Parts: sequence; C-alpha cells; structure tokens
Amino acid sequence: MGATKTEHFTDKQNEIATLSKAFGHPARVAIIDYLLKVDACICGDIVNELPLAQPTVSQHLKELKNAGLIKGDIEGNTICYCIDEKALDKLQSYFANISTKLEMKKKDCC
Amino acid sequence: MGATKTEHFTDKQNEIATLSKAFGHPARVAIIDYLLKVDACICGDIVNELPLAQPTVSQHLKELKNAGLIKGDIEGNTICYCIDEKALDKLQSYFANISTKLEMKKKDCC
DNA sequence: AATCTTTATCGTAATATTGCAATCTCAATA
DNA sequence: TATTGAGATTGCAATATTACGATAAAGATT
Repeated sequence: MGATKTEHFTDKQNEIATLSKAFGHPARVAIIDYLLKVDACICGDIVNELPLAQPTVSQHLKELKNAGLIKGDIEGNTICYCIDEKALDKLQSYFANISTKLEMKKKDCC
Repeated sequence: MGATKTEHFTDKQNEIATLSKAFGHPARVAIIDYLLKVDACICGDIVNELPLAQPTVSQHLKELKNAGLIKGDIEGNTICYCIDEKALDKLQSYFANISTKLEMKKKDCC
C-alpha cells in the first residue's frame, strides 16, 4: 500500500490532516513565514529566499495552494501569493480548541 | 533525492514542520481526537476505535511519540498514552501568532 | 520580432510513508 | 510453567514525497 485510507475518517479529520500536512515541510513553513514577513503580497523573490531550486519551490507553492493555504493571482509576470485566512483560521481554532480541552482536563496521569 | 533538506531551515521551522507533519494523517488526527475524548489516559482499545490494523495503529502512535505529541508509559500490560501539552502549546501559539499577524495586516490584495 | 524574466510543468531518481501479515515481547493469569 | 492478551517490531509491497535539470509558457523589455 502507501496510500492513505482517507475514506475511513471524518471530513473534519481529513481536512485538518490535509492542512497540517501542508505545514509538514520546513520549506513550506518558511514560505508562510515569508509571506507573513513581507508587507506586500507580490513576492517574486520568494525563490531567492529559500535554499531550494526554483522548480522545487514552485512545487511547494503548488502544494500550499492545493491545500487551500495560499491564494495566488497572476499579475503581469509576477505572482501575487497570499495566505488564505479562512484555511488558517481552521487550523488555529482546531489547535486552540485542543489546548482549551487540555486545560480543562489537567489529569496528572503522565 | 526525496529527503527533506532540514539543515537549510531554522530550528523553529523544522520544529513546526515536524509537529505539523504528525497531524498530517487523518488516523493520527483521529488518535488525538480520541485521546481528548476519553477522560482516562489508559486507552487500550485505541486499536478498536480506528479502521486500521493493529500494526498500523502502533506505527502511527510511534510517529506521534517521535514527534513529541504524546507521552506513553507502560502500566502492566496496558499502555497509558497522553497528549503532551508542551508540544501542543507550541503548535497552538504558532498558529495563533499567524492569525494575529493576519488580522493586523488586512491587506485586501487577493 | 527577438530576447529576457519569471513561474510552471515534465521527467526522473532518491527517499519516505502507509498498510498489513507474521512474529516477537512481556506481564498477567490459569 | 504454559497460556493468554495487548502492544511492538520486522519485513515487504504499494504509493507518495522531495528535489532538480531540462524545458515550456507568457508577459515584459529591448
């Protein structure tokens, strides 16, 4: 095998997994960090910021896009990539929810 | 190739990537969900909760453990698995921080 | 129009992940 | 001590990911 059995899990679980997976590579974390750092959305120099070849960066951007984490529009010969707030809010609220639940538990078992 | 070039990224980026990657599979999301749902930490029936064979579940648990998301202690012939709050707090604060930054931006470019 | 610049895609090699049957470990119990 | 039961490990097959050279696509510039 090697293929994830997504059909056995809930939509929510698959959604969180997909979004988390997109963050599951340091290059993609670095891309998101960079998109946050630069004030403008036009970031044609994103390739220069990363220690990876251009096709590799392009591929990582594609994966972030597929996961719904970034949006991109063509603007002349530069691309405007932005973080999609909606996707990030899902992750943020998911982890915030877990933290809240953990706070309520406080079982000192482990 | 095929191996992630972790050495080119910051410790923080690699840490977030590792933790996120652990959430990057619906089975592991389901495991965390289950650990939150059950009140006790002893959860020997975790295999029955998932639509996967026992070795596969064991492997996913191992990955969660390697990522530092869960702690486990042997207790007789059942295992006590718990979510590691520290690891989850890192994820939670990382995503909360991103959300805050996005809120401040509000550039309506895309 | 020819060229430059920037990003995408294709093809491919190396490595990682997913999943499970078979097997092992080890404590509890008969 | 033999057996049972719960979880870990091993080994392997199928698939996915990562990375990059070569090349393509398309607007910008000369």
